[in-house]
Amino acid sequence: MTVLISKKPEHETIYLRVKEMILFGEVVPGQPVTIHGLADLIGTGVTPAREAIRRLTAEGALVTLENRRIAVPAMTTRRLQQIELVRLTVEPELAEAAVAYVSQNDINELERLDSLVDDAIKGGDIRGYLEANYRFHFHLYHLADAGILRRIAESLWLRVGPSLRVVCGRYGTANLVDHHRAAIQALRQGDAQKTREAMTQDIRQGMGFIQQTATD
Amino acid sequence: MTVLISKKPEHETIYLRVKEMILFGEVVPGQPVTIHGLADLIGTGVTPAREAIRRLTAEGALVTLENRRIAVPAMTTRRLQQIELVRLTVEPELAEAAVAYVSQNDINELERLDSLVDDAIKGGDIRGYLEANYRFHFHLYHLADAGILRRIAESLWLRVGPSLRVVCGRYGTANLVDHHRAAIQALRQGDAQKTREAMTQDIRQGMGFIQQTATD
DNA sequence: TGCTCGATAATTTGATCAAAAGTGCCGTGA
DNA sequence: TCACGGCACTTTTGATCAAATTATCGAGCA
Repeated sequence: MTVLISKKPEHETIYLRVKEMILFGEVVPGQPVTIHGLADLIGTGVTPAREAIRRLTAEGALVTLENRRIAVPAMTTRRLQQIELVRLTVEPELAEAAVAYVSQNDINELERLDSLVDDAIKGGDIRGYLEANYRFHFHLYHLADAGILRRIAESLWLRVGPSLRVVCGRYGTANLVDHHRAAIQALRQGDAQKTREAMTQDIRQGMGFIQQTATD
Repeated sequence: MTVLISKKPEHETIYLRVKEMILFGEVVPGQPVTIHGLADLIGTGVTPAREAIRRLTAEGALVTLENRRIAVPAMTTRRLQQIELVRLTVEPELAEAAVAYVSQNDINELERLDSLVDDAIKGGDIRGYLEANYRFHFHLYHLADAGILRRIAESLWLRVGPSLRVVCGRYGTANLVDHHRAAIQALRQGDAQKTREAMTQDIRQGMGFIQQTATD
C-alpha cells in the first residue's frame, strides 16, 4: 500500500532532510545532534537516523566530540582558509565545465533562481536566500560531468551553511552581493573563462563575508 | 572481560579495517561489498557494518549501484582528471603547511618510511609499497594543522587505491619513481616552496602511472 | 535454442531490545 | 559554602528479527 511514497530508503530521507537543515541555516554551530532526536524529528526508528548521522559526519557536516556526542562544528579562520582554497579550485572548474552542457532551459532556470536570490535579499529572508543561492550554484554544477568535484563542493557548502546563517543574522541580507548576473551572461556567451572568473569572484565575496564569524 | 580491547566502537574498527583494505589494494575495482560479508569478516553484527559502509560511501570509497548493491568504483579518465586537480591543490598545500611543524624526529620517521617504500619497490611487494607510500605522505600531512584538507586528501587516496593496485600488478613495481628524497631534503632545509614542488612532482608522477588503468 | 514467468534464495532495510557509557542532579558531610 | 559520591536519566551501541526488495535459477513454452 501507499504506492506513491518515495522509493528512497528512510536513511536517505533523513540524510537529505538534515542536509538541507544544515545548508539552509536551520541549525546553529555548536548545536548538539542526537540520534533519537533525529529519529523523532522524522518519526522513524533510530537505525536509519544513525546511518544518516554517520554519512553527515563522514562529509564533515557534523563532528563527533571527545565523548560520543555529535554536534555542528564551529567555524575558525583556519578552517575557513582551507575551505576557501578548495572552493576556489573546485567550483570555478565546475562552472567552466558546465559551459559545454548548458542549454537555454538551464539559462532560464538560473535566471529564475537568481531572481529568487534577489527577492530574498530585498526581503531580508535569510533562509530563502541560502536556499536560492545553493540551488543556483548547484544547478550549474550539476551540468558539469564531474561528480567527484561536485561532491567535494557539497561537502564544503555543508561546512559553511551554519556560519553563513549566523553572519546573515548578525548583519542582515542588505550587504549581500553576488556575481550571478555576470556568470549568467558569460554562460549565454559560451565564454568559459568569463564564467570561471565570475564564479571565482562570487566565492571570494561570500567567503570574505563569512570571515566575520570565525572565532580564534 | 577483555578489558584490554580498544575503546573504539565496533563500527570504527570495521571502517578502519575496510579503509586499509581499499587503500592498500586488497580489493578490486568493481568488487561487490555486502553488509553481511563485512560483518562476517570482522565477526560482528550487521549494524556496525552498515554504519561503516555508509561512511565509506559518503567518502566516495564505495558507490551504491542503481539497485541497492555496494561496490568499489572503477576508474575512468574523467574521474582521474577530477582527482588530480584536487590532489594538486590540496596535497602540496598540506606539505607546505607541514614545513613549519616538522621536527627532527619527523624527518627520521619520513626517511624510515621512504626506505620501506624503496625496499618494497625492489622486492616487488605491491601491498608493502602502497602501505609505506601512504604512511609517508600522511605522516607529513598530519603535521600540517589542516584537518579539512587532510580528509579531502584521504578521500581521494581511497579512490585511487584499487586502481593503483591494478596498475602495479600489471606493470610491476620496477617502474615506480617518487620524489620523496627531494621532499625530505626540502623539509630539512625548511624550504616550503621546494617541499611543495617535490610533492607536486610526486603526485603528477603517480597520477600519470594510474592513467594506464582508466577505462573509457 | 531462446524466451518469459515464477519460485526460491540472498540481501537490504528498519524496528526493537538489552547492555554499556555518559550526564547531571541532589543530598550528605566536612 | 563546597567537595564528593551515589543515583536516576539520557544516549549510544550492537544484536536480532521481520518485512521488503532484488537476484538467481529452473521449468515451461514457442
